[in-house]
Amino acid sequence: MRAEVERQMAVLRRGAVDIVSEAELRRKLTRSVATGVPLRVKLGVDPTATMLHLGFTVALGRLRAFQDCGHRAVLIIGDATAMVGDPTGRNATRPQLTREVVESNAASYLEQVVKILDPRTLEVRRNGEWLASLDFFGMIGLLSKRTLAQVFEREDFRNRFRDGTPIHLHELVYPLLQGYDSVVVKADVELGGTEQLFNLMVGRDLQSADGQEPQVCMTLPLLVGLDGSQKMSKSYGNTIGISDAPDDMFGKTMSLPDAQTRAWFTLLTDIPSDEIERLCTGHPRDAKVALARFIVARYHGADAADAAVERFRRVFSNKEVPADLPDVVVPVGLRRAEGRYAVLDLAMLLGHLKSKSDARRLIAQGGLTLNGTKIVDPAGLVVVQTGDVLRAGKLHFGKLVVHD
RNA sequence: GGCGAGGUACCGAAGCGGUCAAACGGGACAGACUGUAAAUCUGUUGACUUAUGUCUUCGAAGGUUCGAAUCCUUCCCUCGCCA
Repeated sequence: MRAEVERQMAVLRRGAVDIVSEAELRRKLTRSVATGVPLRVKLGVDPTATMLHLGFTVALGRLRAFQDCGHRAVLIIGDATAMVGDPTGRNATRPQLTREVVESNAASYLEQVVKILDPRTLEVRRNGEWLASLDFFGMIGLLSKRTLAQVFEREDFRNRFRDGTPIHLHELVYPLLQGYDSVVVKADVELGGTEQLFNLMVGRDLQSADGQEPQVCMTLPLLVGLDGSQKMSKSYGNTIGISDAPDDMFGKTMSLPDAQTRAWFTLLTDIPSDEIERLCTGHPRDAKVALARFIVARYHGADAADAAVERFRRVFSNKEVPADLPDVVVPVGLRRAEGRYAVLDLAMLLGHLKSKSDARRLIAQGGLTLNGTKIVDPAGLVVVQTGDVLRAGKLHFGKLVVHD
């Protein structure tokens, strides 16, 4: 039994930054193993976006690890708190979301979450269930549990106050609501990113005040995004979505700065640490290939992962034209005299350019090629036929489909 | 309620009557070099049927002027100090 507890400890705390406290966690695990009663492990996600990205999966993955150790995952969909907006890690107020947006986000979250969590031991709760019915008196009761001094224990509030950035009163409530969730679901453990420590600790306090055994708080490092410096976040545009296409997912992973490879291995995979060590001391490119393959395989299966590796080698390592290009239908209406087409019009068909001026710039900079030949004149007209390959920059390809 | 400061392009920040589509920095994008890494160098970064052209942008609306991001009026918003 002792061995089982230690095994779980080792798996569960991998890469964790804070565990408040390890002794309590061990005690809870020991009791669970002895009695067969699973721990209730809480993770809250606010449905503020539609796409889950790898940053979210760090905590989800850990939640899964708890499930694999026989515990129960309690996933809180913060439909109510999403409308408050977690101020954590922000130097500005979050935009408040509308009811409808939150609802549709929540639905798409759930669809994606099951790619990671085991539905058999998953309990999904929406905090609107209890927060929506928290009346004025309940709210006052909750507010009376915290002091201003406690609010200012938090660095970002201190900084914003000092810098004169507005702090809205409803933001102060957020941690209390999150903590209240823990009371309601009787969490044994709550997971979160490092920026969540403050909020998680509030849950402990509220549980104690309620006469419950306080939850263990475990924080995991924030996953650094593709820019290699900031945390992965939609607002920084440095994400990989778990619904991204296999090739896209693979390619993006390959563009991760080397320095982050080890962190990604630790946080996103369950590859044993000595194996990670071995990979990371080899050629950085090969390590990333292994990483990218793992990630793609997790969300799209091993076959898709192998195909992605293959394609990547062909297209980027050997600079060949990929075999499975998306078709780009050239509208007949674009045809000019003598069956020719303006290169600008064609470039726009690839779909990622903001404007024709944008396309013009791309061409002026030599970023547009037709069948591998650089197009140099932004005002040029060309004859194209079905099967011609148009490429913009490194990433955007299209196979033209021309109707006569 | 009183007084003061401020709202400029993705962000930060200059500009304070014409030479401003708006300096500079960051970011982003493209090219070279590479391993779709880092670093470095170069270029681009409002839109339009590329035009020494037109149109829209400097919180909003009006006004003064041959001409306004720049001056005036009103309004909206933010921040601070005092009450």
